[in-house]
Amino acid sequence: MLGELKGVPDCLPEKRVPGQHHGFEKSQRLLKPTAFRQVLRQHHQTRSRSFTISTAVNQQGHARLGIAVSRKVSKRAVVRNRIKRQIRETFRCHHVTSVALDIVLIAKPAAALRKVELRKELATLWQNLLNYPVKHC
RNA sequence: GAAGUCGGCUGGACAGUCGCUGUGAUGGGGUUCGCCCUGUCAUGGAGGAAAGUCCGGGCUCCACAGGGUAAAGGUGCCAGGUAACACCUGGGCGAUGUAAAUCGACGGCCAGUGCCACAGAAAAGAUACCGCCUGUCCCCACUCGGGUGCAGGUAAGGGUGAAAUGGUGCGGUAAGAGCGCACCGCGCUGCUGGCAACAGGAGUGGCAGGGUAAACCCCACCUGGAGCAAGACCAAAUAGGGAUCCUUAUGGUGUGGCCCGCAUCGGAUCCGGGUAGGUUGCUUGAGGCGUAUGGUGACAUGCGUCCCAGAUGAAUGGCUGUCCUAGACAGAACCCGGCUUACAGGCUGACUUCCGCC
Repeated sequence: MLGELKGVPDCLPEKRVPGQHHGFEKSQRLLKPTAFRQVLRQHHQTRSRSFTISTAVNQQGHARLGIAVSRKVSKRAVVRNRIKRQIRETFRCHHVTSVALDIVLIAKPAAALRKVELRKELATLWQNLLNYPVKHC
């Protein structure tokens, strides 16, 4: 188990691309309920084991992320916080910022169960998203 | 040394690196001059329970603006502490334990009402099923006596039950009975100690009286309601409202190059209400730490010192390395004081019992 965790290094210094921003500022988040609704109205949905992902093309020139983890996922606030942090951290480290998409991640109860695998799942998830607009342009 | 009881503290550590968020300083850009965006440096960033939302307050709005009563709800041995409490401290009483200690809705069923399954004679103004005793009728025996029925006496004994109208002993009696006596228990009245709860002891009454008030109820005391999504401020777009002024049907607006035609009934300015959204409330407080004094203690007072999260789709994290005992329960959301529940370990103080040694 510990070996698997080490096999998924995220923000190693050598992986960083120079000149590219790695922060996660407020401009890169979806803040308003109306913004959430706009994305969800597009019906561009994909599903993975732990999440429902909705996307919509935006005019911002960079990606914006919105996360929804309800009490249905877990009653414990600690678990919900952990899920949110993992999403944010992997979003940041995979440079998804460069794509002009609004992304809304809705967690399912499965997200609360697996801790190590969640990280793997998120990694492939962001990778797929980065390839997505290339196919369509 | 072993077993145990009651507290107190702690809640992985260190280094590097990439982030988030508050504050301060400083540079750049924008600006409606309120501030906003952005870079650098410094620095702060979850808990003992942040939890359950079970009590008590502060704060805010609404109601009453003075008092009382009723309803409804809560509290319930005594004294103290506190802003307040259902909390805490000390004490009393009862229960458990060898003990340290722990636990207790711990006021009132001689104000009233209700309930007490099954069993049992009887479950509450006691009662006579068996038994015991007396009298009497009849029968058997005719020596003591025995039996049946009837009329009484009796709460000693039996059996039932969670619980049966004080307990033990002696006297007493036909048999019995607080019927009498002694001790215990209980009630009442003084006395002594204590602020009090209560305790001790004295006299007195032959003895009242089952349990249940987390049954209604009675007594004493307490309580207005809703909550930061409270509340305050700023305020687009759209629709609608009001005021003033202007223009009037030979008019205005829309359609259209223009006319005819068709549709429609105003226009301008200002004002307040108010939605999205934003700002504020929002962290200096019954505050922490140290110390001195008073108090058995909870705690109080004085002095010194510190500023210790403030987010708002919601920060406090990710990764790498090293170490060990391998990290439990768990995430602030207006703020305090409690209670309750969850919790891997580790450190530490006081006390009790037993064993060993001097």
